[in-house]
Amino acid sequence: MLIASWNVNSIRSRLSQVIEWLEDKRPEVLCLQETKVSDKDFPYKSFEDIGYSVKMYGQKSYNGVAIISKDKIADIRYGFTGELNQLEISQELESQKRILSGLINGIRIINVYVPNGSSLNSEKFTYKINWLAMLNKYLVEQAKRGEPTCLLGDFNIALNDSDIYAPHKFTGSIMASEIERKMLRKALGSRFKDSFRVFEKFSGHWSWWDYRNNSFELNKGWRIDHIYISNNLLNNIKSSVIERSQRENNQPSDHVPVMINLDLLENLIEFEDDDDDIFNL
DNA sequence: ATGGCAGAAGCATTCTGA
Repeated sequence: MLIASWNVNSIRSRLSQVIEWLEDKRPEVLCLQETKVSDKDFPYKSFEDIGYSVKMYGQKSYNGVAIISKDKIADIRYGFTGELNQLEISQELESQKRILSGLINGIRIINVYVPNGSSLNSEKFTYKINWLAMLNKYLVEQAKRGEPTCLLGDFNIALNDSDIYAPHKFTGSIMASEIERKMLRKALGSRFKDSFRVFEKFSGHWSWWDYRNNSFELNKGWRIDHIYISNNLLNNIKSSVIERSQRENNQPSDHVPVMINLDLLENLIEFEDDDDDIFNL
């Protein structure tokens, strides 16, 4: 089962590239971020025409996430309120469409677009921290169901220095600061593994290159698009890749797709266990 | 300290992102 994530920076601008990539790789699931379109204007027919169904949680111009799937998407949860009591979530946090989850082939897919935060002294940074605190609550609540889980998307955080082309240049700055890393690590708890780091220990692998300053040509990138798998899927993961060549497209997104291969034939029985196993790992 | 590049909205230029 191939599961992918791609910040497309406007699905309408990127539509032909995304469709072409889907037809080439045929993943079971593709999570999109920054669709930048209201639900009614989402180009859902282009996906249905090639055998995918679409669940979207969008807004006009900004943000927006969508799950594209070959198989049925069940138990869809829109925003933080899809998982948490409405009373604990501010209107402000829920107004930006950044989180969408669904159950596909028994796997809980949680698609996130973490706020960028602009700079550490800005109001947007406060928003980012509040958003990550709510993500923590969300994941604690979601874990109670014991579902095998894939948490993926644009995290706008390089969790380690090895995820930045020149970490010394960005010590303490946005997407690299300790406070952001701490918030994300707390939200992940001990329940998730960064799938890419299961296979690759070294630096030099990026998922995003700034449009400016010839960053891609100079390979000045960051790895901020992540696929985390719950520990109970560790035996099933076969690969985790970054589709770097998509940055060579004409008018590319600044992000490229990332993708894992889960072999669900192995240890299927584990999924039928009660939820104790997630606490034992 | 700022802009650099790109997209949306909407028609000149501003806002936003990372």
